Amino acid sequence: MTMRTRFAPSPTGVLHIGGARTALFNWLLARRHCGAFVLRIEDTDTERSTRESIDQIVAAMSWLGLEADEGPFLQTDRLERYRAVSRQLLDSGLAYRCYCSREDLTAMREEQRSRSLKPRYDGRCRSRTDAVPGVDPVVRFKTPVGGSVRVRDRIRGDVIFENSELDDLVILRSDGIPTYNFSVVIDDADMGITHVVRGDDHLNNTPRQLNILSALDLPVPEYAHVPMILGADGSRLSKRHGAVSVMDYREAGYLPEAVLNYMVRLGWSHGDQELFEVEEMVRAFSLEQVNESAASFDPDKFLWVNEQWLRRAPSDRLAPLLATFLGDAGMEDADLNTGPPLAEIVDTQRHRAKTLVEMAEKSRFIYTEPAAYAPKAAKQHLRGVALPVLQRLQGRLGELGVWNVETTQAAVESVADELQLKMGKVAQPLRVAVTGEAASPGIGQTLALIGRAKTLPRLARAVEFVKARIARAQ
RNA sequence: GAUCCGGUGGGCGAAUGGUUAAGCCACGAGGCUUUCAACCUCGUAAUUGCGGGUUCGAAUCCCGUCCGGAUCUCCA
Repeated sequence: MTMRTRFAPSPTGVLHIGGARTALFNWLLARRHCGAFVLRIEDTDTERSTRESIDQIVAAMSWLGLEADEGPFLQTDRLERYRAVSRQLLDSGLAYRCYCSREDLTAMREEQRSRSLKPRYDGRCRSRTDAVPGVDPVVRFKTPVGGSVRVRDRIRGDVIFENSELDDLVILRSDGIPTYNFSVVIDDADMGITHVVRGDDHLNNTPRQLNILSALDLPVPEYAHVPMILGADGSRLSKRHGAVSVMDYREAGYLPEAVLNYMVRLGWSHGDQELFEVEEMVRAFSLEQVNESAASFDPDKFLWVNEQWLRRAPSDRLAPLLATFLGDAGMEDADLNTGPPLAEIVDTQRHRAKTLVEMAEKSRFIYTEPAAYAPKAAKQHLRGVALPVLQRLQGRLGELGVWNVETTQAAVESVADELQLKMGKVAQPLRVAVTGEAASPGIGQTLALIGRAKTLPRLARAVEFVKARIARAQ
């Protein structure tokens, strides 16, 4: 039988890291076993589900490259099917109508809680035969009274639940919309899902689903409940731990392969390998190696992984991406067109940035003259002693025939030589003069990227700056 | 409160019951160097939550206990 996996998010928000990892695991399994990966939208919570969320989830998955082989299927398109199964259960006496009001149920739970009991429906409508006029009933599933249910989990092993711990859950609400535990079972069966891989917050739901499955005489899929992802403080990952939305990471300058790589290593490992290409993940992934314990999300390591993939990505792929981030940083198209080839910027900056946002930030100087010198850098390097150095550089660079990394580098070195100064005394004033900062790529690379046309005026301006400073000091 | 799941350095995590408990991130020191990075070397950091037991030998098996998380909705 071919493997069929699925990702079944509820469209009540954006795709976050935890959900994306679940999707990834399912996708990986399907790819590895030449099966199918199904996307199903669990939108039975009509209050909170939105079309916008569906679009965002699909877009995020597409950005990550986790394309579904089938779907997206919407549960709200299948309401008739759930109602039919519900009727079937009702007819065969495996479910019943419950007329209890929400107030009654709340009161019952509070009463149970006050006695330190687990709040559960007591089954008071189980044997009711008469309808209550004016009340739209819900349909409850008759959970077996005795015995136990064994969940065979590929990650957790066997987990036994006593039926006495379970109650008669609602499968169809009074408005005819199914509840999660019901629709999920029917859908997985109808869609031929063979492997259910989901967050372990669903482990407790599984015995209920197994009972429904067995009442319907439906085949049982394999289950694998993966550990959750926690924030640094050990609590469930949420917004206050920083970005959790997959698309936020795109905006923050992360590469999709880095997101995938970081996610796959959260709760899963393969020897001591840290970096995985997608194809490697597909080959190496297996449920047996998935951890049982929850993992904390570590932004620092995520950054490192992104840096690694930034370094490995081909320049011509990064170039257009860098262009959009430069645009976000305020560069005009005209700037980009008249500047150096983007692939060159990528190649000199890729070891200096952990994200594309950082790469763009660190490349501003190529396009725009520093509005003001960084105070500390100017104080240290644009001093009186730098005047003859800058003037000599002005002359030497001005007469340069060919302007590239090597020639500008050689020019700077020759000036240092002639003045019998260390490179630091020459390159640093120059660097501050043309970038406004004390840190930038190698001086030759810096000058080559800025270009002759922009370097010389900036240098002239720095000379004036130093002169003015000397004048002030006298 | 009940049930279920988990617990190995700060984080991710490795380790058929068998040397001195891998590796990566972060952190610290040094090297390289025109700056920032990158890179190289070294280092700090764990009586494997705790307590018992089984065993020649326990991170690993058993019992207890503590802590954390999940679930207990006409949410998913």
